[in-house]
Amino acid sequence: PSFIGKLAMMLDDQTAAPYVAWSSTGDSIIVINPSLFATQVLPRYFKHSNFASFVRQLNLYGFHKTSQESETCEFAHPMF
Amino acid sequence: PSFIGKLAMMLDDQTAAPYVAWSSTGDSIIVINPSLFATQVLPRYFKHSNFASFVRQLNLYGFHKTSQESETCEFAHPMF
DNA sequence: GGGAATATTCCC
DNA sequence: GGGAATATTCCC
Repeated sequence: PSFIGKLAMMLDDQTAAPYVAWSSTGDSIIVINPSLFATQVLPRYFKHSNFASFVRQLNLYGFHKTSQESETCEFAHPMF
Repeated sequence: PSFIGKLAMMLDDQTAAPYVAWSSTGDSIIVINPSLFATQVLPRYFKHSNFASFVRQLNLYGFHKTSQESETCEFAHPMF
């Protein structure tokens, strides 16, 4: 599966829910704790565990960061 | 390290010796059992365990297959 | 946040 | 065996 396919699988994965989820409005992705998410979840779906590489892919596929806090991280897509 | 750096490390790695080595003439690389090499050695150095991906990199860096047998696999570099 | 380099995959 | 697409890294 492509990046978008893996992103969908990840957001569907109950064991990943503590680390990443759709926002309550359903129009963006929230990463609850980027560094834990990177080590615990990323390697299950990608060939790396770097949050920056995940963000690079999000950006390539049209997502951009919307929240300003550093602890949680939210990405919206203009199509929503 | 780059691909060539990892290749050098791998050929230096005693635990990898049963799977991959310099030829006796020192001018090419011999993979003794490609499928075992792929599963046992590749993931220690690269983000995959596919022999074809390793060969793709060898080709990109100027190595080409010289032996015809399928069980062992030899790659020479024109610089040697 | 994204351009470019390199790695990995896919396909001919 | 290599071109092209995609992923990952590196760097600005």
